[in-house]
Amino acid sequence: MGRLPAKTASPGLATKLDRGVLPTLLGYVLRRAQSAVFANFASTFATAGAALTPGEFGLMVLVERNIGLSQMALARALGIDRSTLVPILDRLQARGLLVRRHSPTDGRTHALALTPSGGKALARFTRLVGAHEKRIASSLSTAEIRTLIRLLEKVRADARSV
Amino acid sequence: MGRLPAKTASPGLATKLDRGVLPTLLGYVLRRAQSAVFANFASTFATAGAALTPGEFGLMVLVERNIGLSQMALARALGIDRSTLVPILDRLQARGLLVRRHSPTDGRTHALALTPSGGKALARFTRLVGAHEKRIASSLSTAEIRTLIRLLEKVRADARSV
DNA sequence: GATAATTTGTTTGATCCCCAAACAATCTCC
DNA sequence: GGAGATTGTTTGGGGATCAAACAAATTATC
Repeated sequence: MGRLPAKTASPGLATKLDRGVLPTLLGYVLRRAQSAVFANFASTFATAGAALTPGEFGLMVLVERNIGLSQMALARALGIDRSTLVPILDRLQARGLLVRRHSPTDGRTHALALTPSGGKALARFTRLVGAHEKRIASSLSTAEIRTLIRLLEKVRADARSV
Repeated sequence: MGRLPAKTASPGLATKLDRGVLPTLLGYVLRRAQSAVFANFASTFATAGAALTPGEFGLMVLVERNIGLSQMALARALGIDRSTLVPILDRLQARGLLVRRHSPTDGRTHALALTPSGGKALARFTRLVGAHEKRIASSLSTAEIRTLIRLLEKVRADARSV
């Protein structure tokens, strides 16, 4: 792919382009970092021959740690609509990683759980995520990572409180 | 909305739910912060009666600061495929904010530019983004914001370099 | 200078995420 | 027991994303 300046004739962009205020905007920087991290996650899993999105990983962890979770509770924990969750669970269930059991106490709800195969897969996924985490913070000290996480939590709280 | 414990009968989640390792994962915290910031952006603009996404704002800034930009150059700057850009530009153009001019020097490319109305709108949008930025970092000092942006840039670089 | 290769913008097709509204089944509350 | 709320699902409507194919136009090659 043409990575060289390529002598862009007119709308002069051989020269670096001007991003104006964008690099000083937290929202902009956050979005770009998130996008790069997402791409890294995808490539980490693709390289390992596994297919999983960050959202699916979070979902599986939540289901494993909270056996019998209902779809409503899970949707709330994930911050998405319950109707959005349905096709995601369908896919995970079709892959044999997760099951919707009948709740013995409430006929409306499903009791979610990982299958044995799902549990084993999650263990593997967790190792991959560990490697991914190391990569995306390879130039940060552990103190910096702690600081970053702390500041991000504050931003999240600030953003939500309006 | 039912914020009270609500006596969740069985799949016991009146108690806080267990997020396992998730809160220690940078990717997870980043994703949640980004999502909250995005929601705040949307509500800021909705409240002001304006309709714009963070991506559209970034795009408009780039076009204003780099007059005559081609779609390819813009797509590359945004990190998206050129085919993804087409419907986004269509919408902005339909709103009268932006035009695709014929490049005088290269018949293949379009020279993008904001319309006068688009320029005025961007000025207003920029003020809204400023207010939004203040809100999402209201509990952070300016030094903390600088630190956060610096660390996020490092993460982005780390994530990309693999 | 003529032909081949590349670049650009667009269309089409495929996933995916998201929400809102409506619906049947089920539960809770009075 | 009946009214009202909750749960999971379906349907409908936006978008975002990429990949592949194409025509038009520009470069590169000979």
